Amino acid sequence: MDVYDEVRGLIVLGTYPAGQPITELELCERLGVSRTPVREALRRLEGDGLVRAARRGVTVVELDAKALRDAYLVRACLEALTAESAARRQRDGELSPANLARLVEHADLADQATRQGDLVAGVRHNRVFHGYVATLADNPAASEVLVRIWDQITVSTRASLTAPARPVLVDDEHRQLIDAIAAGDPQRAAAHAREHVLSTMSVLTERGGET
Amino acid sequence: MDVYDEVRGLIVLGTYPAGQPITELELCERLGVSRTPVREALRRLEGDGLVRAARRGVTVVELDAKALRDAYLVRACLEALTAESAARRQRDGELSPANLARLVEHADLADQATRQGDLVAGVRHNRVFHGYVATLADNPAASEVLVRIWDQITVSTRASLTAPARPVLVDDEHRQLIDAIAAGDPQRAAAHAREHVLSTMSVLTERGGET
DNA sequence: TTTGTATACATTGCATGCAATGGACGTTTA
DNA sequence: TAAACGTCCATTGCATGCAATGTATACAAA
Repeated sequence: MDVYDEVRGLIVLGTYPAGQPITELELCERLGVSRTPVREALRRLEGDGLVRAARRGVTVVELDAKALRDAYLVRACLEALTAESAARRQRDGELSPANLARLVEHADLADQATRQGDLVAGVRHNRVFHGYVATLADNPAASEVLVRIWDQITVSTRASLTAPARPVLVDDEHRQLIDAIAAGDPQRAAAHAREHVLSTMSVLTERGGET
Repeated sequence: MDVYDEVRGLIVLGTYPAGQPITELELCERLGVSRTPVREALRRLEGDGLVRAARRGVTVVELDAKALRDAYLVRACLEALTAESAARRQRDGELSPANLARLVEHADLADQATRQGDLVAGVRHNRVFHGYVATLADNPAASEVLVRIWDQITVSTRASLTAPARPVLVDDEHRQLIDAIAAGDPQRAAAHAREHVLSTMSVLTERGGET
C-alpha cells in the first residue's frame, strides 16, 4: 500500500511528531487521495503500534518515561537474541566474510556521522547497523518486532535528540559486539548487545526520565 | 472497532485456519456490514501480523517450521523478561498476595483442564496464565508484543494440537516459575520461563518439524 | 491431448455521499 | 464575571458505485 508507506514516513521522519493528532482530511489533501486509502493506512499503522485511537481519530504514539523504559527492555531482550543468533550462525559457518564486512561498514558510517555532529545521519546509520545484525540473525519474527519497537522509540525520543556525551563509548560497544559475532561467540554477543541497548536507554533516562 | 474484534475472533478461534484466503465479500455477508469496515479491520490485522497480503486479498498468517521456531525464540526472550520483571516487583514489594494467589489459580485451572483431556480449555487457561505473568510484570510494551506472538503461534499450531505427552511436566514448570516469582528471584524466574517456553517449542518441533 | 488465447467474471482499490457523533464556540443567566 | 446551556460545524463511521486488475474457464489450434 503506497499511502501506508507515505503516512508511515511522515510519522517516522518527524513531520507528525509524537502525540500529534492526525485528521483524515489533512492527510487526504497532503497526499492527494480520498479518505478511504488514508483510513486503511491509519488502521494498519494502528496495528503497527505507531498511532493510537484517540477519542476523535488517531494520534501519533507517545511513550512517556516509563513506557520508554519498557520499550527499551523489550528491545534489549530482542537485540540480545538477534546478536546471539547472528554469532551462532557465524560459528556454524553460515555467514560470509562479506556479511561481516558490511557490518563493520555500517558501524563505520554510524561512527563517522556521529563524530561529525550529524545527529540525524548518525541515528539513521545506527539503526541500519542494528537492523543488519537482525538480518544476520535470520529471524524475521524478531526483526518485525524490532522494527515496531525501533519506530516507536524513534518517534518518542526525537524531541530529546542530542549528541551522545561520549560517542567513542557507543562506537566501542559496537566494535565489541562485532568482535563477538565475528568470533562466533553467542553468549558474548548477546551480553554486549543487551548492555549496549541498556546503556543507550540509561542515557535517555538520566536526561529526561526524572519526571 | 467492533468488526475488527469479530474478524480477529474468527481467526484466533479457528474459524479461518492458517493459510486460509479471506475475501472481503465473504466477511461482509457473514458480519452483515459493508466492505469498508471489513477492509479497515483487515488492514489493522495486517499490522497485527495475523493476516498477510496475498496476491489477491489477504490470507491468514501461516508459520512454517522455521518461522515457528523463530517465533518461539522471540517468545522465550520476552517471557523471560516478563517473568524476571514480575519477580523483581515481588522482591520490591509491589505485588500483593492476591496477585500470587491468582497466578496459582490460573495454573491450577490450566492443569485441571489438561489432565481432563480438554485441550482447548487447557490452551486457553495456559495462555491466561502466561498473560497474567506479563500483567504482573507491568510492561505493556512486552505484553503487546507477546499477544502478537501468542496469536500467531496459536493460529499456526492449531492443526497439530495434541495433548502434551507428560502434562505433569508442564505443570511442574509452571510451579517452578511461580515459586521463583513468589521468592522474588528474578534470575531464576527468567530461567524457568525461558526453559518452559523452549520445552514447549521442542515438543512441537519434535513432532512436526522434521520437514 | 496439450497448449495458447481470448473473454467473462470475481475481487480489489479508490472516490464520494450521507448520517451520526462529539467538540467548540457563542449566548444567556445568575 | 463566571458558569451553564444550546446550536453549529468539524470529523468520523459506514454504505455504495465505478473503474481496474488478475484469474479462471472455455474454446480453438497444433
